[in-house]
Amino acid sequence: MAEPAAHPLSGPVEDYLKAIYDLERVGEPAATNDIADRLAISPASVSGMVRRLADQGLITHEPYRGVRLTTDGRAAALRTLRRHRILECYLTEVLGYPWDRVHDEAERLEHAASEELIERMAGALGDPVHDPHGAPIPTRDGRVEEIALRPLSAIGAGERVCVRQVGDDDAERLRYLAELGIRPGAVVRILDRAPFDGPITLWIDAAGGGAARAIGVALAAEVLVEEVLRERDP
Amino acid sequence: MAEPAAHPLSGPVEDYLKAIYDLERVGEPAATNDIADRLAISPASVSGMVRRLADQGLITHEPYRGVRLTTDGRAAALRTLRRHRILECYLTEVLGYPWDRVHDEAERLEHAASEELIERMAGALGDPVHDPHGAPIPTRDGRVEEIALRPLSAIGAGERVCVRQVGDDDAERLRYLAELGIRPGAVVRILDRAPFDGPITLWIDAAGGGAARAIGVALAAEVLVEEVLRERDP
DNA sequence: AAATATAGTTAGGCAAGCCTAAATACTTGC
DNA sequence: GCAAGTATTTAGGCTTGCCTAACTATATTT
Repeated sequence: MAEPAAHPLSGPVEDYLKAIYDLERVGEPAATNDIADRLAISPASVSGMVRRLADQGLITHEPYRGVRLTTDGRAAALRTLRRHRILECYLTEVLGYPWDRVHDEAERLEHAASEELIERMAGALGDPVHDPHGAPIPTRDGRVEEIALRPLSAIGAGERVCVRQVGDDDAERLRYLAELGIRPGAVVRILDRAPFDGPITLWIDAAGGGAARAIGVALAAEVLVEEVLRERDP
Repeated sequence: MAEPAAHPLSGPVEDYLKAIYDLERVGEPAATNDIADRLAISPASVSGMVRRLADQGLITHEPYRGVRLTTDGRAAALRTLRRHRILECYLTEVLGYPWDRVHDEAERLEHAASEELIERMAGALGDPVHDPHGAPIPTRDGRVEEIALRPLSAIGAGERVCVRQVGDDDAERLRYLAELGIRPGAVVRILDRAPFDGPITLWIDAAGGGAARAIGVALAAEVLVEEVLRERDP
């Protein structure tokens, strides 16, 4: 188990495994409809593919219950994820891609790049551990950092947090976050939370002092943060 | 015509166009069987694909006569070739790939890499004009250097030539050529040609003086050279 | 000019991945 | 406990690209 697969997996198969990996991370088995939404294909198509993945031993499927990765499936998903994230690092750090355009490029290259290419890129970068959006990069042997991060949308007023990761699947959102100064490493204080899921007002530390900005809950849910020891409040 | 194709071409289609481009360069239209050999698929499959490429206006097909690229088809082939060769340059020069392993990697990446990626790589390299095997890189606007090179197998004894390009599609052959010191830029003198397509004995100039080696005609046919003005014979 | 060899094409099939429409299984509200 | 709604699966179809086997066209030989 967990070997580099004699018969390499197709692009679509790798995409399914990545999607299932991600959906399953919340604990529950991945639902057919959720997989379909994420991959933008019909639920019927997912049913078909699920059967084949189960036949190949990459997932287990309890009809009407959902889908879980097997050890093999998880290993394959993590290999793809490593490729994707190393590529994102390389594209931004070496080739100067803006962070809102690396995702799509990496999405295509990850299915074509050999292990050798990925490891050469990783080497050139000094084996990075996070991609440009803060997501942890699985190691060669399939380990991933699993720190419990909280979405910014779950933080109460008054708290001070450090941004660790942002959702990378929407280029426009990334551009807006960059404009706000919300990127991994940024320190943010929640100044106010309007009731009924209203806007969240933040103080965003920046080089030249910082700024107060308000964002919606949906956006805040895509920003994962970590509590930070408050040294001194200004 | 010659635009970046609204509907991007599939990997297999790009491979067909590249193969046809290459076969057609000798003047004659590309034959079904030759395309099949080059892509390692059955002639029947080629017949099928040829129909579709013709329907799409990428080639013209005279049954039993062969196939020619249209302007659109040629432009698409040159775009793919540019990708392939820029990738080969980048892999060797920036990521340290040995020259016998770049071909296969580039072969897969060329179908996934965006125009943006290729141009960023080309920029990082200072817009190279030849790939690591000496093949000319088509420009962005689809022009290719067309210098008439002669195969080393066609050079007579006594002549002194400069290696310009070597066939890149066989890794083992490339390793052997590297071992011999036969690479683009190398200067070679034909010392002797045995009759009946026998071995060709060469003097290969090298840093520390050079060496005499004998190679077969089949190998020499894969080495393209240019006459070089003889300054002084040693 | 006929016979043979070679090249090319057609016929019929298959797997991967997708689709829509229709049927079925769970879930939930009343 | 049943009806309505939602989630899932099945049925049937399509395209891309490949295959083998069988047929046809062209070229070569005698």
